[in-house]
Amino acid sequence: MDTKSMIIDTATTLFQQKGYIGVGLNEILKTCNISKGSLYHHFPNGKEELLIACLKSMSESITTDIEDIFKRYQTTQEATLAMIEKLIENYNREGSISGYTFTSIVSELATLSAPVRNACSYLYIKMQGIYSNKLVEDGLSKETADSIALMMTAAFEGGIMLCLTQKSSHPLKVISQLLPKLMKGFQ
Amino acid sequence: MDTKSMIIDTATTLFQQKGYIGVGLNEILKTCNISKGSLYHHFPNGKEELLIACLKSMSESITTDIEDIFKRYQTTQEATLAMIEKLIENYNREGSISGYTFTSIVSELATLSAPVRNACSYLYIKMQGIYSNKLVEDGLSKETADSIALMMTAAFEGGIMLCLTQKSSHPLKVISQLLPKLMKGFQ
DNA sequence: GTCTATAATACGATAGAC
DNA sequence: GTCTATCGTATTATAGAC
Repeated sequence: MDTKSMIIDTATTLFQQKGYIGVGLNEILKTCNISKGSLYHHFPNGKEELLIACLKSMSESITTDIEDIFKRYQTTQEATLAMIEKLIENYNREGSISGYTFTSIVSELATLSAPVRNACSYLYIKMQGIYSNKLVEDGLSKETADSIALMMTAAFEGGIMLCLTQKSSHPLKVISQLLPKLMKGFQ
Repeated sequence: MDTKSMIIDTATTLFQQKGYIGVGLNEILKTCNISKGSLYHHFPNGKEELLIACLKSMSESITTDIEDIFKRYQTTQEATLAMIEKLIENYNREGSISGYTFTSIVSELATLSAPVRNACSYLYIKMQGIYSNKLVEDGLSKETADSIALMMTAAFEGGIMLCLTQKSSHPLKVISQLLPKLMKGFQ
């Protein structure tokens, strides 16, 4: 694998663990076993350019992951339950939820840096689109599907935050039980 | 007002705007027009001790604010709509949502610092309690009320995140339209 | 393309005078 | 209780050799 990709992969993991401001360039360089000159050769605009590359890489893996799940199951309800179950399994195994959200990485920057905010917005809209399309397949109108998909995106994001602060997967479990009832109300 | 309270108030505003790691001690000192020695006299353990004091102060103002709203309206549905409307008005006026959430302040620390995580957890549980009590008053069972209250807390938290990244109050509006339907499904 | 050396600055924290 | 001066140590970024 080329150096640039290796830097992105390593930095992504570190950013997920400690957040953007929580990880210094030196830590990234040490983990990658490269020098400062090499990093600035690949990312002339420094740390923020590297972050954007990491967010883009994460966006792709998260959305293809969710898309796969939503293709594998017939209804939104089944797919949603499977997705949350995967999140909970991930939480039980690793003790934290690192994928499926940017919040813990960039929330402190989201209000300051426009490129970062755009990367967040892009991911949320992409996720929402996957949910909405499936709900339309289920027979809901485009408008209703969009609303529920937005609610799902918000509930997941908030649910992950609750799990992280309470050190428990219980919030996501409760949400997975309630979301189907919300969908049924429209069918 | 005494110096200590003034420091807490000023630091709270700065943390809300730029996040914990985004605000340096020097910026706080300059805004307060005090010296380093004064700050460390009131907060011997430095920046993190100051943050905890700010979170505690915010917790109190947020929960009394929500409690007031929930006392003023008869049903959870009305109170919820009023609360979200207030959030949206606040967003339209100031262009951002600074109250009602810690996420944008401490999410990068929530996984690292136990005292910070506890402060977050405390606020979420307090909010959830307010919602749950009102839902029990509405006639729901304790168990159902707890579940819906958790869902509300998560949806608000996620909804705020969506509003901030998309620079729009639309997500919270949609959530305020959907939450009543979720409650009705149980009545 | 990668390295070393270095710059310039900001950080949190401490010591001691008043 | 507040001040000034200072200490280490981080930070991001750059220059120039190879």
